[in-house]
Amino acid sequence: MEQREGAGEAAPMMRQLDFAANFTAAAANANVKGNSQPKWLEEANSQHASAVLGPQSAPRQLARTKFPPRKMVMPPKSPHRELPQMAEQPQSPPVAPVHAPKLALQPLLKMESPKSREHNPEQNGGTPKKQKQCRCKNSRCLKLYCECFANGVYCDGCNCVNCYNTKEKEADRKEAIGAVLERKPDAFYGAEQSRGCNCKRTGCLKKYCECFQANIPCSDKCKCVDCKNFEGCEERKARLYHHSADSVAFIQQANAAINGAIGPPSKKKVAFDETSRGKITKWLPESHQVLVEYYLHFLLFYFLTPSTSFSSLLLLFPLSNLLHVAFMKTPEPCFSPGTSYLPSFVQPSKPDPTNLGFSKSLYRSPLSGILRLQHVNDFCKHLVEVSTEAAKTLPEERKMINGGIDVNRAATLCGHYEDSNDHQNQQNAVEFPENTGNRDRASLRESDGYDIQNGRPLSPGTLALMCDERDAAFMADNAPSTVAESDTRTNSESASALGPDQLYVEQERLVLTKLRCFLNGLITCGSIEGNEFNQKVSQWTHHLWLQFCVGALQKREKSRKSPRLLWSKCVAGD
DNA sequence: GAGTTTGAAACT
DNA sequence: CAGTTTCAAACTC
Repeated sequence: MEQREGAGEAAPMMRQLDFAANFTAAAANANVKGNSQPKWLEEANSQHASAVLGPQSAPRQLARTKFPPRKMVMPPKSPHRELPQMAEQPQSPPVAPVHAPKLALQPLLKMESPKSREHNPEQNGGTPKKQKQCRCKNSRCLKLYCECFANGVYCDGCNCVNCYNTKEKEADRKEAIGAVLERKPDAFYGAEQSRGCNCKRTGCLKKYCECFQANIPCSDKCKCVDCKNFEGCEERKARLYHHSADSVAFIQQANAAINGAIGPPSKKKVAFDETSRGKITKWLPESHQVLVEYYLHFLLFYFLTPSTSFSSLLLLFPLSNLLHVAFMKTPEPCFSPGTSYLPSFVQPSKPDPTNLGFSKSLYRSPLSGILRLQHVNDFCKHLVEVSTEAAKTLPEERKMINGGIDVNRAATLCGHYEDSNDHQNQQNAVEFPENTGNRDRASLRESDGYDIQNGRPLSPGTLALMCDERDAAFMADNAPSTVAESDTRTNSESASALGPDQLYVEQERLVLTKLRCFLNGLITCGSIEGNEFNQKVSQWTHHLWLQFCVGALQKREKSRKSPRLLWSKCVAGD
């Protein structure tokens, strides 16, 4: 509408209240929780305090808004809503010299808001993505009803009417902001953590629910009725999965693939994003793509959904299956897909649960002659190791920073990351299969549920037990030394005291780094050979990684809490 | 795309 | 603070 800024490409991305400029200072100052308010908020308040409360041409509704003397009540929170990691990452340097953590963490210092990214169609891994457009009619986009306003961005290309949430109407905006802050000092940040929802009819499993929409379980602060938005609720998992995949069509497609509804692989490309990837994907059989997409998203779901326990079991199965589907001769996954290994909500509802939609005779990965079962297995368990170690190390690090001084132990844990050759090892695993997993193979295999003798996985039950054990140990390790709480919500809260966001970010980053190394190895592998077949392999691998990153970015955008710069770094570093 | 439902925000 | 109204998004058809 009238909101378009002409002043350069950065202009539309600029957040109201000079967020971008001031957040640097805010981040720099935000050393501890309960830090003072961000500068942009101070500015807003001071603007508000000095605002001329004139008769203005404001329509009736705005005129009704009261502007009493500003109270200097500062919300005792860090600005999670804006950039969850901004306030925390800088002051918590990784204790463990993990692989390239600083590379990945540094971009977090750049000022970029979730919304500003959405404004920029060139980001998101090249997939254009529009900012969500409001359609306000009566609020002039100066109430929290307006999503743009509530998120601290100018309306840009919205379908709103009589919009005042623009740079041109800055004075009005700031007045409105002041009014909002007066009523709700935390209105512009940390909202989803400070308030609870009040849902009555939706079971907190629809986007009406703020908690659900923010991808966080309901808490004690909520006053909801019949809440199903809690850890461990199957219904929630199902809803979250749908929510995060952000596409019913995608789910249906994936399910169709699983159910065998797609039929023989065709050379048709699948319409995920025709613009940027068509060239790469056109030769891929459709059903393969669907499956790969499916598993990538499935995997992402577990990567990105905050949960108290980062289950290595849940990570291992989909990842292993993904890699098998993507790279191995199928069907020979180490975990039989479609069976009870998959959570019920992604299992095929009807037909033969073991039929994944690709025919044994039809499906053959381009890499089927290159990769071997053992490589994928080793790689999967290695990722699980990385993730588990990160899960252990980060809380330790936090304890140290918080004054619990168990330095020796932390140093010991750090040692796990000192294998700076992992990257190379990983590539060797691809290029020189015989070298794979030389170190501690026996112990690793045992701990990760592989039968050393025949290279096959242990039974699911055994594996599950082992993984549960590991997770339980992890939780016990990191729980406050008081009581082992049984309530999932309470657990969730105690975990959040240790900074689960950061924990998952770090886990995620490590695992993704490994995954990328692996894929890069494949790309290199294909490139070196130079023939058409291997070039396709290389392309496919590259495509896979792109898809992975793009999917991650898209999901990130959906979850306001989640850090997104990591992903852009992943893509950029590709 | 229109109409309905929903729950937060705004208001009394 | 409770109750009501307004609002815009989510959802359904």
